[in-house]
Amino acid sequence: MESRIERLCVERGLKMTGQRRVVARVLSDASDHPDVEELYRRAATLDSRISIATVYRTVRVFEEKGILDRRDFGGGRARYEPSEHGHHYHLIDVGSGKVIEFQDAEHEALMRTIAQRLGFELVSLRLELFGRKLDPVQAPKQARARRPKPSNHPTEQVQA
Amino acid sequence: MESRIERLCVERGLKMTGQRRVVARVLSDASDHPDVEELYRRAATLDSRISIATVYRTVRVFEEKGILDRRDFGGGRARYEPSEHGHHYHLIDVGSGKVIEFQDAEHEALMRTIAQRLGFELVSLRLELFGRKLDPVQAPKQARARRPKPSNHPTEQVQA
DNA sequence: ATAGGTGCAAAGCATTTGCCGCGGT
DNA sequence: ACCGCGGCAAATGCTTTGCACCTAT
Repeated sequence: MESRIERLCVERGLKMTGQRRVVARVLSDASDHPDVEELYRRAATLDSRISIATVYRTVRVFEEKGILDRRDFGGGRARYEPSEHGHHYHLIDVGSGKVIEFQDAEHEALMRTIAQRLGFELVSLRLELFGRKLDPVQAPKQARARRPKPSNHPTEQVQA
Repeated sequence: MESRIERLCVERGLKMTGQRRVVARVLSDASDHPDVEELYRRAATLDSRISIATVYRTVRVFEEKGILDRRDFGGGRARYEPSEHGHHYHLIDVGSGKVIEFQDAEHEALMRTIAQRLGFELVSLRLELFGRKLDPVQAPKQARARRPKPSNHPTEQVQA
């Protein structure tokens, strides 16, 4: 069946190849923020004759067409999520690397005001919180690498 | 003369070599957010027998000692500024790449509250605004590269 | 038919690191 | 003297690209 993102591709006049269909499906099904490696892994299980270069090219095209948003949570690799996913920000759990999404209606308006006060029209903004889970019982204290690369975990959806 | 940052190095027990002294001086004198290339360029004018690998090693050490803060403004290269520079955020002019600093006292408290509501202790946060200069006269419309790499410009200090 | 997509391997960039001689303390 | 530091070049990790072939439209 045609995935949600495949539909968007067609709308925007992209040539639909087998590989793009697979990546579109993987993205449509994802509820997290996978990096290219991860997309490639998931795509390969659906169709093993896809190369990682194609995944790189595909996310770039999708991003240029406004279908995907690229995120940089620090850790050196870009991560992706579908654009039409509502306005939200991210909180990264520094312990586990999990990403929690949250919303804050007032925030963007506030930032727009600040930008204006500085003489700028707000084009976009980046807001990420890094937090440690408040121990409900007892947070396991784990050794920390010097430059932790947040891993890829399912994303929780939360209203703040 | 001993630069401000050199003093910090000594306080924190770093072995002071000629190269470190040079990097410390460059950083003490900087009022912007240079990347490693730029630090290297500036350092080389003071002492040409320094290698870029040393600059990389030095900023890493300084960062670990809490002397420097690393910033990622998007564009693939890390940029640095002295830590004891007061709490502030950054607005990047998407037209020119210039970085404007601003403060907002309430903001961090607000984010702390949000994190807590989600069950997290706020460890750090990243906030960057990207804006286009509001035309006082007429903003020059320039062609945009696909993945613009913000260049390195003197930083303006502003109160928002 | 043909513009554009794909695979593969090589190239690119920013950054790190192994090795080994050198220089602070 | 000793341990850490610096230079150089090679290695790394993510991402892009040249080239030759293939395929949606």
